[in-house]
Amino acid sequence: MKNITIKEVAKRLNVSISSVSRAFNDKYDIKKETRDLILKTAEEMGYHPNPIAQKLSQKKTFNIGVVVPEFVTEYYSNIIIGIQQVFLPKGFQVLIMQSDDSLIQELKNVKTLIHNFVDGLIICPTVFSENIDFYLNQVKKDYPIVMVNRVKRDLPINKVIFDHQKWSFFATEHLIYQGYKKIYHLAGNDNLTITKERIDGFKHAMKKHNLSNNYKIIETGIRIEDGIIAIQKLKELNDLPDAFICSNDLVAFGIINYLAQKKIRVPEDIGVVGFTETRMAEFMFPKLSSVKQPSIEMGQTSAEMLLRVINEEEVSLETVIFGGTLNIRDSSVRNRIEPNVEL
Amino acid sequence: MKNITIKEVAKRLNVSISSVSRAFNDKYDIKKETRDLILKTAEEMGYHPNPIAQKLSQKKTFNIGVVVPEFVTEYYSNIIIGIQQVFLPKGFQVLIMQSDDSLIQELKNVKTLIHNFVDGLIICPTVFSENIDFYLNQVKKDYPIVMVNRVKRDLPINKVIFDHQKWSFFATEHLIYQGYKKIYHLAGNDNLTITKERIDGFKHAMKKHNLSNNYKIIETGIRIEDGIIAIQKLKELNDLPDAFICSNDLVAFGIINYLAQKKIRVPEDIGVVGFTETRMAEFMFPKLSSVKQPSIEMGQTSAEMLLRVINEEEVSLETVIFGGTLNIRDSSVRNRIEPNVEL
DNA sequence: CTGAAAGCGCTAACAT
DNA sequence: ATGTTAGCGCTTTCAG
Repeated sequence: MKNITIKEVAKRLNVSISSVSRAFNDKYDIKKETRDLILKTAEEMGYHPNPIAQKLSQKKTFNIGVVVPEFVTEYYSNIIIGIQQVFLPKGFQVLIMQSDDSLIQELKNVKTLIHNFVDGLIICPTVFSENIDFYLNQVKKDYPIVMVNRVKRDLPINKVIFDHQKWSFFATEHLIYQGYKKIYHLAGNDNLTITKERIDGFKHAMKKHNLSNNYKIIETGIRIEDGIIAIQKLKELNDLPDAFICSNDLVAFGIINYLAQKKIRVPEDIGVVGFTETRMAEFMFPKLSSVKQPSIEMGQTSAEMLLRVINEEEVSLETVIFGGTLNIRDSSVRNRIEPNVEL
Repeated sequence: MKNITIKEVAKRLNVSISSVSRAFNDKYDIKKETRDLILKTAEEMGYHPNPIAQKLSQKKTFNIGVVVPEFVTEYYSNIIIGIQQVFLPKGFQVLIMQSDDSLIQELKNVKTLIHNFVDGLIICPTVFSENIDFYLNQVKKDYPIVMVNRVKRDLPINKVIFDHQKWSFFATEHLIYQGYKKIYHLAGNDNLTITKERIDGFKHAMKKHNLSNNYKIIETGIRIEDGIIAIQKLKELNDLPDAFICSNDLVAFGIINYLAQKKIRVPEDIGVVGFTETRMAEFMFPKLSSVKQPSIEMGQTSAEMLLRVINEEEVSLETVIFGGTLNIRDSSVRNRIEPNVEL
């Protein structure tokens, strides 16, 4: 597994190694013919510049680090895909680590990546937490960091987020337009800012339509079983609402399946809306209405932002807030005529 | 973002840089006290060895490359998780690339990784193909490669595979024991060796139970829609079987949902079994019987194998064949008494 | 336009 | 047990 080096190429052509280097970087003065000859010969010899050596002398690693809570759900996989789409063509390598939804692991990952001298970091935090202080501190030291998703709107850090409040509002209002009046919000983890934002949007919509006394907010979780547990409890208490707006599609899936077993009809008896749409939505029975987040685009945008931060001289502070799409399907439609959702 | 170097640590303590290096690698002779002092001071100064420089002088990159067809399904995400569990603690970085189910992209990815001098490669090929020749050639040049999943059993390369034939056989036999007689196999892509192996197992079971004239094998695909399209066609032809054994859980999900819409009961009228179990199986209605592959373990094993290949002097040729679990749930059970599946 | 040479931060022989 | 020094393969300044 011996590799050809710049020296060997130089020797073969009786030129200096600088010339070979120039040929490969072509930002330096070099005669066109010699460059072409060098490139051709190098090609023949199967030479490729050793990226490790390049990195050492350039003082840049051309590695960027990505930390996500997990990547077994589509959402973060898509974010990673978006990030790679931007960075790989630019010659950057993308090191991916997962925190397993653990704050401690997240901090470990970030530190590992920093010690490996990545040129920058994209962090999808597991929850809003004291880790943030560490990240802010790094930013103060000019370490390029972009955060994605679960980040407070007003945090002074470069970030890409989704407008949870607005789209929670839209989803709720959609249910109201469909004639559902008693609506329960099965919310995610209380510690998450996105949970709070969604609750705000939900309450706002209920209030706007004078249904403030007609709702409940139940901290539920984000797994299928969480949805099932929540609705079981409600059923036992004989406290089923007209409609559910769920923390995600998995929870909605749990609800729909439970209701099917109990022979309660969706959407006739109870309406259901998911969030952070997954491919499953389209294929449930009934098909699930859900809020789609442009996850790949969010990944791309965060990558472009990081690239800017890495290359820029002055410090900037950007926040990009994405909107999404409310995909109305069967699980929440019993009234075909509804005012258009204003986007 | 200036980093502290070994030199600065050395100067501060009036020792040589070799001593500092020794302290950090502690395989060299060094007095315990000086080592501790150096480590302590380094810690205070916030020094970490620059991995790029280490790599350059050690002629090893401590990077390994992983190429998967995609990672939006759980299967490959889990394989990646398993790989990381082995490599990260050993100080290796895991570079992940996806081929988007394209042979061309796969080859590109592999070449990119090789040119980046990864110490070894784990390839989950998209289909069996002419790329294989390239890989075999690399192996001949002593390039450490391990292949996972879609690989021919007898290919002379290090590999980790699943015994598709056997578990397809078990799944089929299970359906037969449940009294289903006319069984259709909705198979994956014809080009895949795993498809052929599963077909073999399927046929074998049907033959063993004298049902050789009672089956069909239909190339279907691996997405939910593929399942729906396939069953729609069968329904139009009025050619529904007693049971389906599907290429994966997504296809099975499509089948179950279609049948629900048509008010055809599962498992009473038609039985359904999936493959490569996903978390969804547990939560479908009815719950889906499926063959679980130990994907995380397969990832770990491939990583350990690669580590061995990287470190070993002599060339070895290993193949690990994994078995799985047939998780029998509701979608295929109408007869509670069934001979135990022999494992 | 090209070559020589310093240096990136570290490891590992080789001295002492 | 510790220091000196020659690389690792490349980029980039400086001479010419």
